[in-house]
Amino acid sequence: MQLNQSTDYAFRAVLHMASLPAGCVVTGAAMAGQQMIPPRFVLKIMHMLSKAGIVSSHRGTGGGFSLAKPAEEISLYDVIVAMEGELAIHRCLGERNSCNKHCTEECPVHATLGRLQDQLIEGLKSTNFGALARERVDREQRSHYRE
Amino acid sequence: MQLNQSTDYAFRAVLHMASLPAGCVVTGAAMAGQQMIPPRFVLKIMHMLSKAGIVSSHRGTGGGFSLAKPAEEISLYDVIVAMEGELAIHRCLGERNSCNKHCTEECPVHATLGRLQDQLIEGLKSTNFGALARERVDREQRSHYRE
DNA sequence: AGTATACTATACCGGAATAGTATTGATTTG
DNA sequence: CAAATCAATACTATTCCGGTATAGTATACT
Repeated sequence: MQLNQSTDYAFRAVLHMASLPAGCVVTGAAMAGQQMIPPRFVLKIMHMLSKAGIVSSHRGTGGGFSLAKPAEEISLYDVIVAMEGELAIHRCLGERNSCNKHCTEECPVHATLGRLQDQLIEGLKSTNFGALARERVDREQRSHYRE
Repeated sequence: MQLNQSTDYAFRAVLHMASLPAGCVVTGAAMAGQQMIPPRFVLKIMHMLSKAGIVSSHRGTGGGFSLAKPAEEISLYDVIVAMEGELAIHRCLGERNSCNKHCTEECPVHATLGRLQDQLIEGLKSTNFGALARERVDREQRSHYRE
């Protein structure tokens, strides 16, 4: 019951771009280096984010990736869905009939899990990378003043 | 990001026992049949639940499994931990240092995920099988009256 | 034009985890 | 002692995960 490694990498990549001035273009190699993402793997991840409309890509010399929309409009949930598809903490809550008991309607366990899942998704949707990036900058500034 | 199939089976098994009069002993085979759990697999699951102190086992003729404590004292979270270990929706929130960025302290993504995880776990802990079983009985009675 | 840069798209691969089966053995009851 | 039933563990087939490799395409600079 864990998010994938790739999703974590994707979080890093998006946060990285969200921390730069809007519209900034970064190469995959640069991101791999700074965010500790395997150099080849980063391309696969960016590709998925790009297909999901979260980042846009620019080819050729001076190319790279940039956010496809304001960081405020990208939520944790958006990135998760881009990398893993819709979140379903329990099989039955994802695809119907994956449950061989076919009890989706009557089962109180499923009902409870469904409620908790909704609450989790709500929390993930209400956190955007604009806020997250600002949080980090704030902290960096604070720690700068402390020194 | 999904609970295991085994965990679902475990939910069924515990709910099954919670729906019977307290102290009832059921054989693995019976549970497998009624809850649509592969007959051999059910033993493995009961074994894990037994090691976790959720059910107790009775060998020999007339033996089987029963709940080791009142259904009210068994939460969804207890069963999840018995089957999969402590819940961690994100690597870094489980074992420290699994994150090659070592950013557990500063990373706002981790902070947010941590908060959401706590909320989820809280919800799972506050749901017990006594209540779940009663919910089901209620519903069965309601549907009985309707007919 | 030609070349270097950088992404696109997809195929491939090894290792771990899942889901489930099988086997041998230990207890308990009758 | 025999039958029932769980204990413990080994085994297996398949899928998923994390990551690599490669061949190709678009862009920019000279």
